[in-house]
Amino acid sequence: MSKSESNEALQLSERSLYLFKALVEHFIEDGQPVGSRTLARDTKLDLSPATIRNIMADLEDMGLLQSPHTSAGRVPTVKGYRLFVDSLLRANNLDKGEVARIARELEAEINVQMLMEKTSSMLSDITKLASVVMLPRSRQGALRQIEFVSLTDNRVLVILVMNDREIQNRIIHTARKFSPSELQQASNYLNAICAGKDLPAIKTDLVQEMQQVKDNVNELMQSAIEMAQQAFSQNPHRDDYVLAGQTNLMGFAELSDVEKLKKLFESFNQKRDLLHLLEQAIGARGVQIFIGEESGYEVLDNCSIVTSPYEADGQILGVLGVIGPTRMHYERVIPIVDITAKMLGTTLKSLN
Amino acid sequence: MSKSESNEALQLSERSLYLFKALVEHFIEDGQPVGSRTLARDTKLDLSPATIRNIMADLEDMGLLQSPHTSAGRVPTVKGYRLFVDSLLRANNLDKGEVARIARELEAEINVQMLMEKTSSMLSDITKLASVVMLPRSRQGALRQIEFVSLTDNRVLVILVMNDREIQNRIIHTARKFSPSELQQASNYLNAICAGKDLPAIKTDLVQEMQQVKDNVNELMQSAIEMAQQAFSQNPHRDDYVLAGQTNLMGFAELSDVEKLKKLFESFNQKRDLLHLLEQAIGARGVQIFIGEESGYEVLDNCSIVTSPYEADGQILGVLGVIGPTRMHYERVIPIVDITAKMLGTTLKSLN
DNA sequence: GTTTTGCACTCTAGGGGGGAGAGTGCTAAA
DNA sequence: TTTAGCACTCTCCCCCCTAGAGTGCAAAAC
Repeated sequence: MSKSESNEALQLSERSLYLFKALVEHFIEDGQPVGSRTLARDTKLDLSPATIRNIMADLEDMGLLQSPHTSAGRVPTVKGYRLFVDSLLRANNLDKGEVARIARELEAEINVQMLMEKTSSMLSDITKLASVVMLPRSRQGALRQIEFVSLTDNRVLVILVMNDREIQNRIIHTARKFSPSELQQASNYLNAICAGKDLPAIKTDLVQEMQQVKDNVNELMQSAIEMAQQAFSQNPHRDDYVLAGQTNLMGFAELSDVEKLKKLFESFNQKRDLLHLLEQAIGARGVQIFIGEESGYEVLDNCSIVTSPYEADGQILGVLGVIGPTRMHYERVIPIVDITAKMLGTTLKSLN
Repeated sequence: MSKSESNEALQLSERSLYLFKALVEHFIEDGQPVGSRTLARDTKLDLSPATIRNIMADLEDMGLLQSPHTSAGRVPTVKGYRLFVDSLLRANNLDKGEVARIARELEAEINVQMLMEKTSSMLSDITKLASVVMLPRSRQGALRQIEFVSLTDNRVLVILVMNDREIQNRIIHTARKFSPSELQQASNYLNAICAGKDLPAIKTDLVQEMQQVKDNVNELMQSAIEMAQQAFSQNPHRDDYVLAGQTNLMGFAELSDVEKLKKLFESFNQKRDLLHLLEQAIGARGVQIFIGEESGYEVLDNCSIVTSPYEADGQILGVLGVIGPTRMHYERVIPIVDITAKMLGTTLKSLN
């Protein structure tokens, strides 16, 4: 794929590429098909419209451009955008002040959920597009503390304190009712075994512990271990995401059909399609871009998605991204998505 | 206000009212201005279009109807809708099966946040409109248990278990670092004082306790009380709401202007306007309806909002409502909002 | 060989005209 | 008081037409 693309780029003369790039940039800027006259006027090459027409015809033959109709200018195809994004784009540097501002705002958040929401809303504010941030797969970090609280009906609330700002609450059902002091003992006992270890380690340790405890016949300890196992087996695994800035998509001419926009928003709410897409992006090394129909979802026609996975300690935790019309300012959006993913990673790391 | 309206209703003949009602219902059904012919055909009164025209002219003089232009039919004004809603409406009974289904779904939710989200999404699903549910003012219910977990940097995580399904996490800063066993003692001590009481009671009790403790010079106990006071003083008081079904609003002809729709959605996200409106509704005894410009917010022109406060144990906790075009099926929406508010109240009560 | 000029051609956007249809208000008759 | 009759008004929609933008191609110019 990338080989054939670079071939394509090589086959084209410097001049053709320059022109192609100018055309795409022009189109991204104002959304109108670009004609030969405009291009002749706006480029530094001193060429007549006719010459440019010839070149554009070649580019069209290669599938990089197309014209909506005979007497309109030309517009990049998906393939054209792909070439533009992969080979011609020079990413803007971000304003350092802004980067610092983002970092500061992110660090001010006090829990994972709010951090994700903040990230998403900042991403959409800055890009003026819609943004999506996948919630991090639970870090499986070290357990700091475990607490039990007795509820009604033989139910017990288990509080897992994972790190400085993340607390998980789970409810389990027990065979009999336990008194507060029993629960206290149970949690003391478990904290002694578990504190500071990560969940996988705890799970294996608990199995071993179970063996040992079986011999000395302490019913409470057995129950405690069973309760812990029950709690740990409830893997929340919420495949979920936070959206923001959907309204930014309203008002792009190419998305002005209310019916289509409605379908797009509905698919956001339904989450299925977008999750599939994000799943694909989670494997990518860095920024990944789905242009138009490349995404494979009809509702996302005329849309591009720029994604980047975010990670902490070398472990990929999730993906975030920006959704906008195919005609978006990639040179701006790509570095923003990139840097935001990185900052989210480091902030997340500092949370633990 | 309501007096002048009932005057208005009295001034009108039975027949005029019947006709007016038929017109509004017809308009609500298909959104087109209603003409005299249509009305003559569809009502049981055996009147000629000309007669109906005379009556409609009267109704227009009274400000209940208006015509978009000379040769269109007529459309209810805000005042007309008001009369219709206040005096002419016979609320539909809801399907019992559906009511039961709603109740079942609500009761399945395990915490307040998810309950609110579920309520909102069900409300919008059933009405096919947008819905909003204000988060409940914190119930100030009985405290079941308090726990401390030490974090880094002299910070302590306070876990307040309020009831069966609601857990609040707060972070406080302490003067010095406390060991886990100290925190354990502190929580034991506080649980003995506080468990089972509601927050206001606890606050006064703590002040008293403080006095007593001062004499016997137990530093840890003093710290414990201070920590508790610090935690309780953090009133979350999040004036916030959950939205759902915004996409249902796209596709109503009267809201088809993308620009206006965008402004509407943005005001939803911004929350300010809608919160003001909900604040007004919180005082109302039961269902309250804002029709069109009555709301006082320009973005809500052509929209009506049907709200109802919800309560548990006689205490009003919040408001929920439905937002749609002025031309909505009030006779269906009103009872739905009403019953949903009641069910949310009882479900919330059962949570405690 | 490449670039440009000249020209015929195509397609869209937008304005104007005009008729059909819906609905009205008024007047006079029932 | 109700109805019939009628002239009138307004919108909607279809059609036509033109202006303008842009094209492709062939022949001339560089």
